[in-house]
Amino acid sequence: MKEKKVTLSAVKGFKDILPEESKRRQKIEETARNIFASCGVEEIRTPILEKTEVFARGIGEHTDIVEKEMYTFQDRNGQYLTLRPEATAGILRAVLEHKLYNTAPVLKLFTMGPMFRHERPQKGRLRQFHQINVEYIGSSSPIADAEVVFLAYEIVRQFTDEENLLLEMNSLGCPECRPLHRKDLLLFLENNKDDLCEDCQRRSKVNPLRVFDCKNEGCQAVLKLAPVIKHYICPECSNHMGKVLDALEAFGIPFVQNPYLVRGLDYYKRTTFELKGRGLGAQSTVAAGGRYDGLSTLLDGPDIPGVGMAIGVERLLLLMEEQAEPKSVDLFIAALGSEARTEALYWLAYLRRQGLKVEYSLEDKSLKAQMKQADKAGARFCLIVGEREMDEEEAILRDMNTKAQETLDLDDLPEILVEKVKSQKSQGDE
RNA sequence: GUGGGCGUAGCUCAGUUGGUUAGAGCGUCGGGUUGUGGCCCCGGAGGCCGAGGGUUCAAGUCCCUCCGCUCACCCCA
Repeated sequence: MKEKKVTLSAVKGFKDILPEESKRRQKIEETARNIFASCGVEEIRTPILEKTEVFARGIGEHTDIVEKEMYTFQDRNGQYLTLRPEATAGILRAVLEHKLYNTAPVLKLFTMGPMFRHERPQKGRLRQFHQINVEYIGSSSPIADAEVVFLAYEIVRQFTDEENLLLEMNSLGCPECRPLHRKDLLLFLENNKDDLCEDCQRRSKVNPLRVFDCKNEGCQAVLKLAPVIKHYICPECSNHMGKVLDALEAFGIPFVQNPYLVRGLDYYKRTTFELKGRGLGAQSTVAAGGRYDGLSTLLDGPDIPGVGMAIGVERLLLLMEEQAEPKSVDLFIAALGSEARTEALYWLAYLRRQGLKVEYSLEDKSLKAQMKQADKAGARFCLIVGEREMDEEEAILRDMNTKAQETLDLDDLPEILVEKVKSQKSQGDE
């Protein structure tokens, strides 16, 4: 048998996050954490794996996600488990399991991490993707809705021009008023069935609100006459929506109303929103969310209201302009000969423990090669110490910008280096 | 799940109507300076041309199949 050399690759739709991208993600995460801290939102981390039931009941049995996109399998005991396709259901499960709703009137939680959906990958869509999620659990106040939108907008706008963003708001109504609209809409769609495309005829049965997303011009023409949720919404829902929008204005967040905005998951009611960005390809939504007051009871919990949102990290990455930050280190130690190289290790450890960024060649290379390495590392200073210097009990400190060199005594060398670097840094800050 | 586009060096890509040993730029390593970086000059390493089959005297180039990537549809962050 001839053996084939097959290089291993990552699973389709699963991506390695290489150091450069990892840095950009860290920046996003750090920014988000700061904003959460200022809003009193605390982190919760739930497992990546849940019993399938959690999602099947939470998201809705007949949604696309549950029907055909979940990574579901049996473990060794035959239990059905699912890699989480979204965060809300798991977080709510945790809140119910630990009865966190008894610990405070309102829980303000965030989490960030990977989600999994078995879809065909394309721009801005992966099988393992990452979200930053926020859930406000226990409040039906419209201010809660507005705060959640605020958080999404505030985080995203740190990374792109606000001109590139469009916030769309809508209300889906509640179990009181939504059925009335649905009934009329179904009737309308049935009567105009012949003028709708195949997709829309199918949507009419599965998820009628989705027909409004259709790009077909013929359908759009028909749909202009279709009943709109807005006109069916009950006074309570209408009042709620009004207050959400008022709060957004008070927060200084620009938005437009989109009466056709629909969410894909079953559990949404009343407020729903999407934050869209330019240049994302077909998937323009960078963040989205809404209110899900009924979800808790679907998971056998008490009737607790909630509102939340998710930011798609990969989509946010697409919005960010790609500029890698130049590398920089405070000091590069170029040591020649075994005596100097050993001595350098003491300085290396000492200086790093002082918080300086110090690099050192792992290989015993020529001075020229080490200088090159120093340059590539973006070294501010380079300490040069070879046999000659060791004999004289001194070392050369080179300023990599000015090329100025000075000779330093080996006594107290580390302390002097710390001084030099720090004074240089404070000068640079001014 | 359905369609379109693309697979040549680590990266971005050339490669004529099929025709000798498959190229460039960048990156990487080394030399030019027996101990001093960037710019410049010189050189090295690095390719079963995605895989398999077919046509042909001859295939990176033409045909078929598969695989992978990618964009879009569906749907969604």
